[in-house]
Amino acid sequence: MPATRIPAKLLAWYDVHRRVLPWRVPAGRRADPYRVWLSEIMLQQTTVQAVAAYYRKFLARWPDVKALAAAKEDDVLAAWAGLGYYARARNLHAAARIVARELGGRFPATAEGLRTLPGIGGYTAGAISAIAYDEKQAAMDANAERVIARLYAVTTPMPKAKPELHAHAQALVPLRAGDFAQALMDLGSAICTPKNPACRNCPLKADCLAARRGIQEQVPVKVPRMARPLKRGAAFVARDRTGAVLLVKRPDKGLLASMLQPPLGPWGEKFPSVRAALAQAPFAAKWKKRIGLVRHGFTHFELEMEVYVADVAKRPQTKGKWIAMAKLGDAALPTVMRKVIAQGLSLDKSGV
DNA sequence: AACGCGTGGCA
DNA sequence: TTGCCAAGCGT
Repeated sequence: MPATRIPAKLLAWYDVHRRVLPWRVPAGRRADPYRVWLSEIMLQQTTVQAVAAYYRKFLARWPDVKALAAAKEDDVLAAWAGLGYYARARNLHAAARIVARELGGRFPATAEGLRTLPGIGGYTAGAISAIAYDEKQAAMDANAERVIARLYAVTTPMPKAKPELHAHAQALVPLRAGDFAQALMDLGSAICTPKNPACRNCPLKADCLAARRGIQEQVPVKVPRMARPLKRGAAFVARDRTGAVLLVKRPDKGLLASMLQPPLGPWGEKFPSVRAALAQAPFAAKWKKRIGLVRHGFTHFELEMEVYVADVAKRPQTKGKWIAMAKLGDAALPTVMRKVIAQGLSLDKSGV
């Protein structure tokens, strides 16, 4: 079976079916490396749907790498709040400063050079260099890996199969490297989906070994994930007379690094008793436990929190900052902490 | 080389 | 409701 026609078929399909996305330029136009970079960082493990609004917001506020480098890290984190994987925001800011201050405001033009910037790994380096500079690089995200694994019926389990898949893809990269990378992703997103792939509409059906053998749904081979453990704890929403809420900053490493939250107790197997919870509270007050709880799923564990609320006439001497209700929307609050505050204030999440 | 790291949409 | 999954990276 001649594999040489695969890129041509895929590109022909892409020219007709390519998605219009905020970070994509019309066919034949030169992409701005800053915009490609910004979009690719946001798109890491994140859906197009979720990214679009954040991308527009960032681009309007920080239109080039110099502007982003001049921003305060806390402002970048606040703008990123809700998008998840917050290390990306800190790496984004750090990389912007390196590009602006050490590289004269220009991104490296090769995958190898891009790879040295924080937050840019193998996939993102390949994607930026292909899309913005037309370097002949494969960009192996989960979509590309799935498409290639099926085309060649690679049954080696993931992630062991990654080098093999990359080699197959790299051998296919045509002159239009950027379009090829994006075409693989669009195909994986629209046709070659994880479940119920639309092989009937696939431009590569005749070339697909997995489809020929009827094993397309079993490829790529993945090992089942472990069940996520459940953790429980108490959260403390303190409110002053103006409605301002007490927030503290998380440590700069680990879960939700450098983000804001109401004071929390430690997480364990069980909820603390009311007596134990009061001992965890940031200060003594008439804490009242709200009915119900906040549930939130993280990548590797589930969290349930009971929310305690206190109204204080005078702000007690305690660690943290009191943030006015009107400013909560712009604060560096991750989604789980917005749920906690909403529960504490008995608000809809949209109110925070 | 596994594991830690968010969130929301979907079946 | 629950589990699965997404344009991965850093350590």
